Amino acid sequence: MKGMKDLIDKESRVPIYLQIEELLKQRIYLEEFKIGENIPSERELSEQLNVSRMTVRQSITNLVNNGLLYREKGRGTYVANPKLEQPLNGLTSFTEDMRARGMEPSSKLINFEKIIPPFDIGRELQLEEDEYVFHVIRIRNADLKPMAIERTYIPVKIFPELDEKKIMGSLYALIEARSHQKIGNAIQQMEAAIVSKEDSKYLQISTSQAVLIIKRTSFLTDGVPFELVRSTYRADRYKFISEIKR
Amino acid sequence: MKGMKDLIDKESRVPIYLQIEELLKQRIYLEEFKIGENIPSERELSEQLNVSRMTVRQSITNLVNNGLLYREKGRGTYVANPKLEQPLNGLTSFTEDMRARGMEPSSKLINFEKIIPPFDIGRELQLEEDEYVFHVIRIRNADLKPMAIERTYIPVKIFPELDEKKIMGSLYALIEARSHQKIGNAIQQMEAAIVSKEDSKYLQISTSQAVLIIKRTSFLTDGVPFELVRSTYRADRYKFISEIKR
DNA sequence: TTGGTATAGTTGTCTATACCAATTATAGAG
DNA sequence: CTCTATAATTGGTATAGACAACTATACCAA
Repeated sequence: MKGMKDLIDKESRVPIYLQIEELLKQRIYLEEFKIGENIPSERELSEQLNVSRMTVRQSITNLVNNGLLYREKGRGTYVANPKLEQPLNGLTSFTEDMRARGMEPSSKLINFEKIIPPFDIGRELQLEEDEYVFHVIRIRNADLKPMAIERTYIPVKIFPELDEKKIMGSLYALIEARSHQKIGNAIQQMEAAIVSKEDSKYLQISTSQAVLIIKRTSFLTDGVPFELVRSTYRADRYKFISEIKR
Repeated sequence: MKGMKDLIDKESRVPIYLQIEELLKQRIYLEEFKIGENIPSERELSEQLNVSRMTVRQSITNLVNNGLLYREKGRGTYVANPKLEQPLNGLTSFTEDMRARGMEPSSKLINFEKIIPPFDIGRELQLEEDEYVFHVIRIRNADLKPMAIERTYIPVKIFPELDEKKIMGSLYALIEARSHQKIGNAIQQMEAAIVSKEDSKYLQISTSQAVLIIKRTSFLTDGVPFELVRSTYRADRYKFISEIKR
């Protein structure tokens, strides 16, 4: 295993622990490290790569948190079994979601207006009584057929200059730049229902069909909510996949 | 702030970094540290508590991962906004879930048998062609009224001595002891549907009502699947809540 | 007022070392 | 051969210190 340390560039602007993560991920993917087998010990890796053990440990900790590895005290660190279906957890946008499912997304803007939100929406967005929100309604298509109808609420104070054009692009980058905050966590609620008469037209399904309703509230890293999306999916076309991590 | 270091017991069997986590969580909860304000810097805390900075860092990193704090390079570490509704993410059992919702859970065993699973179930559990699974059907009540019908599949090889009595207790502890592995992550699929004729009886709802179907596959830390649960919830009583973490 | 610079304080990364706790390998006794 | 005590190996916890990257402020000069 000579020359292993050449794999790490200590002068690089990318942190060593990230380089090590990439290295390990590659070797797992190439099945150099096989499922269920243990990878080299932390001490071994630190010698081979000529970095300190604590740095190797940081890399491994991240991969353990990502579910690629698991540790057993006194035994070693092992490659975990890959999941059959990749969870679509991290995804937030309809576009990403559909692409990951191998379908071509498209959208049609139905409505864009500035309103005082319904009470429950205002409460979830932690707004004052008389605060305005943008209300956006869009039909979301996958492979040109309706998949969902999406109603989005964004506080005006978060992004006052929002308009019909900006809404079509990548909002998140704009919001991050404007608020000097990054997009943080989100909370989702999911329920089943019978489609409403109005939505059945938009979704092009008959009444008395089932729909999956997903309500997602997204937060900036400081915990301020900046978006609430209520999506109504055709149950015959859409299944939601997520992962529970321990 | 004299005597701060007495808050940490270095002789304790519980790691210092966990003690610090508790300390910080308490102070956040008691609003000694207010939302949006920065907590003392890592160096300050390490001096006050008489521990090394890296140990303080480990504690804070965990709280950041849990969403209680967020860091900004060059500025400090801040208290995040608490979420309005606590996600029920970590929960796996119906019992826990209902208790967390303030309802009283109960169950009725409908069926317990050993079968060769349907193809798709066997595939998800990564079984060979002729491998048996236990098949358990239970009605799940909340406050004495039907909430869901739950169909569970457990590979016989994972837990051969499973029987109708053991299924009522805490399976997970038994499985962990028997497999020398801990319970790891899980993958969930969620979809909406119209209730089947059979399930409508169990759930005591009329036909053509909506139900939320949750299919969860659970894995041991080494990635081996050990359980598949297919739950059909009454849409009029149940809403699923989860969190997306970044 | 504007722009630059020095400075102090913050988190981010990294090293080197030490000891603890759990597990496994090994040598030796019977 | 089996059992047992010991040693070696592994991940877990903790320390001390160093430098980098970034932020906020104060101050000075144009």
